[in-house]
Amino acid sequence: MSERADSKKQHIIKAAREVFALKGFKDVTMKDIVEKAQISRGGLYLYYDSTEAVFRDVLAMEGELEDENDNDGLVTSISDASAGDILMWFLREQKKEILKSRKSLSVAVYEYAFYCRDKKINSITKTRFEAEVLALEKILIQGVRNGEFICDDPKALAIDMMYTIEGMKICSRTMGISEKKIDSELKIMLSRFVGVEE
Amino acid sequence: MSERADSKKQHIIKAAREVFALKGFKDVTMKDIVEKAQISRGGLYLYYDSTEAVFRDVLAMEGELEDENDNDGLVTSISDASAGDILMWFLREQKKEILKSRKSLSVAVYEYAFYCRDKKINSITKTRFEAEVLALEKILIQGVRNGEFICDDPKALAIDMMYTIEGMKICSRTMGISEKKIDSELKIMLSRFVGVEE
Amino acid sequence: MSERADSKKQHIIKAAREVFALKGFKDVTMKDIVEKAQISRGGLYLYYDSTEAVFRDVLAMEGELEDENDNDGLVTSISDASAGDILMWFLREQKKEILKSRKSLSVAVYEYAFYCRDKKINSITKTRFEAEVLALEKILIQGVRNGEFICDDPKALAIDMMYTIEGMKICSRTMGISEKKIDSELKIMLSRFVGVEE
Amino acid sequence: MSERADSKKQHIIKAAREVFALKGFKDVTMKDIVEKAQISRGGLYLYYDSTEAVFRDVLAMEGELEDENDNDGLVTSISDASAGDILMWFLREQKKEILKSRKSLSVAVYEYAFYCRDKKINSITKTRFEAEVLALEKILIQGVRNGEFICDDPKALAIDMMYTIEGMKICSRTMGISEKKIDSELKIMLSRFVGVEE
DNA sequence: AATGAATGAGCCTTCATTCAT
DNA sequence: TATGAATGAAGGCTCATTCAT
Repeated sequence: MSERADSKKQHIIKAAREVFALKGFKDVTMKDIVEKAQISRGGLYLYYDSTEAVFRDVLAMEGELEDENDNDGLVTSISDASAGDILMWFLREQKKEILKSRKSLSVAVYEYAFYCRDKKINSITKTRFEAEVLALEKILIQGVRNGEFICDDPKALAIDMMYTIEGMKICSRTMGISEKKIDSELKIMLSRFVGVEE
Repeated sequence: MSERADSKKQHIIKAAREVFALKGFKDVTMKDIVEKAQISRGGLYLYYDSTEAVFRDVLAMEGELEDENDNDGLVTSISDASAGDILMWFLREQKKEILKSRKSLSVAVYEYAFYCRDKKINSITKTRFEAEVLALEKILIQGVRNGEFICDDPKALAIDMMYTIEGMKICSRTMGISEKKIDSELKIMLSRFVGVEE
Repeated sequence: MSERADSKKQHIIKAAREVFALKGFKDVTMKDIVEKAQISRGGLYLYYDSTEAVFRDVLAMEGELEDENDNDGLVTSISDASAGDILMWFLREQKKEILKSRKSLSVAVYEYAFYCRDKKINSITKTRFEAEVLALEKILIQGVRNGEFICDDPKALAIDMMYTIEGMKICSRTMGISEKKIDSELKIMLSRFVGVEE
Repeated sequence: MSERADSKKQHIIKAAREVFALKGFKDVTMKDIVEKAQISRGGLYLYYDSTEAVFRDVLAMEGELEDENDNDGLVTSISDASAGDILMWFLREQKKEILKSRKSLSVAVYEYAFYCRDKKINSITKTRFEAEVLALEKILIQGVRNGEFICDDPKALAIDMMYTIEGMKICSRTMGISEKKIDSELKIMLSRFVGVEE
């Protein structure tokens, strides 16, 4: 693909991202994207032939952005920080993710995940979830090694925690959760493996 | 409303339920429902003027069905059973809920919840979640009283567990979870407050 | 037709009249009439099979009501009154007709007249117009006989005046005319044949 | 608007005009216009989103056509003609207007005027009426100046005449008037201010 | 006679998609 | 490449009309 085409795609994706953040996945039409990107109908079809195709690229770009401040990289690079510190950073990130609603793709991502199940397409959701479990697991292992955390089975605990976090995310989207409630829930989560000491 | 009309509505709801289970909430059209119910376009409009109105009734009927084997009723009625037994029953129910996917409305319910957030409609999701938190809390309190469970703050724990369960539900819908994984996760959850004794 | 059926028709016509006064002729549906009359859909069809059929009866009833304070009757009965007085009464009636807009069938009548032209049906409008021309002509003749009015051709003058009045009616419906303007126009009309003497 | 779009609109308006002339205003559907213009349903919506919008443009085009043989322009340009001549021309135009029925928009215009009253939209009817009153008034003033006509209040007389003409128009649409009757009525009208001399 | 549920035709409107320029 | 006019399928909704009860 030429560089020119690539930059055009970037432009489209950027515009489409806003639309998906606003309307979720299912309600977005090619017309919406065309209008937000201020390009012609035919022009969009030169690059994408469905909203789904656009959304896949939106997600891919989103992934790249995240990779820049990559979890795993961070974890290893600042390995001199205590596991507790790193965990707190991880949870703060998750909290941000739970809270952000507008300008976030989260609803679109859920809708897209449902859509993928229907179509038997392998969605990106799973990959992400597993990456986060892995990152968390590493943090836990290091913490156990340091004697900061008490935990028999870090992998199982990581999964357990990520389910809880996923639960908060979806509850935040569907029924709303106050920041305060998130904080106290996160504290409870910590007590699962950190000696009570706050 | 006449009995006749009521039975007609039942017929529509039954048909619509299948459609919603298959297609979720957003993709369902009045035409879909009309075709599944084998009635005329105008006929449907006699009873409902939008897919949303139909879905609300589908959910209401779903609720009635559940009330028949009501959580709360059960909990109080067999108060001679140990809290542990009741909890196991509660978790078995949740596991069923997590696993069922086809013939289940769960995806439609999520999509509807997103839809409600957009429209600022108060959704049924929150009510349900809170009811389940309450039921679980009661079980925990009884268990603590009996000396079966160890737990300082039963309400917070109930919320914590329900978030985890919600997380499993959504993950089940979006990426799939094997029954085995659910079992081990539930075991982990139990260890949060039951002395290790498996 | 049984007396019972007749009274049912009366009920329908009365209700329909309100609907036609509100919505004109073309926009009225069988449903509108059914709802205003609070009868069943099928019930209406026992008596009328179209809005047009209903409207014809509405007009007929309207005609009967007017016959009770019949122009012609009045003119002959109070033949001892001066022609000028009778004319003033006639014009006052016309003025009322020009002004009344809501609760009047006038727009419906116009729409119906257009409809009849399309369908080559002979409308009631012509009959009425001619009746009024005739009444006016009689008044004029009497006035000439009395020496009150000056006029060579009373018939032509009556037609002339009725056109002018029709013009005011339609202008009132389509663009609105103030009462004051009607008054001054009527004065002008009078000057066509009455010596200036006001 | 591009020239292309403009010519497409012209095409639509031309087709729509025929439909409105045939069916009046209220009965015309987007489908009617689409079929007459031989374009697609969606194609029409590119240019107009309601029959009313189309009709407004039909009227506008009609106005432009008339402007080409503009009343006012004519009156001033051939100021060397006698007022009587100009008046005769004016009345001949009015007579044409009264008589033309098929291929004329008059019924549609009336229906549209009723529609506008309902919707509180300011209709074009009033503007036209007032323009014609003004034109007529100028003719009368000139005639009085020339000593051709006798008339104290040209404005009032112009209004008076236009009401009469409006009456003939509407009667022509609703009950039909022969050309002969129009001629004799116009003669009567003339006698209102021209010395008897026929 | 009377009811009102049910039907289906018909219009409205929006969009994905195509195609001539 | 890029445009945007044009198409037509699809779904929404309303109403005249019928018919079993």
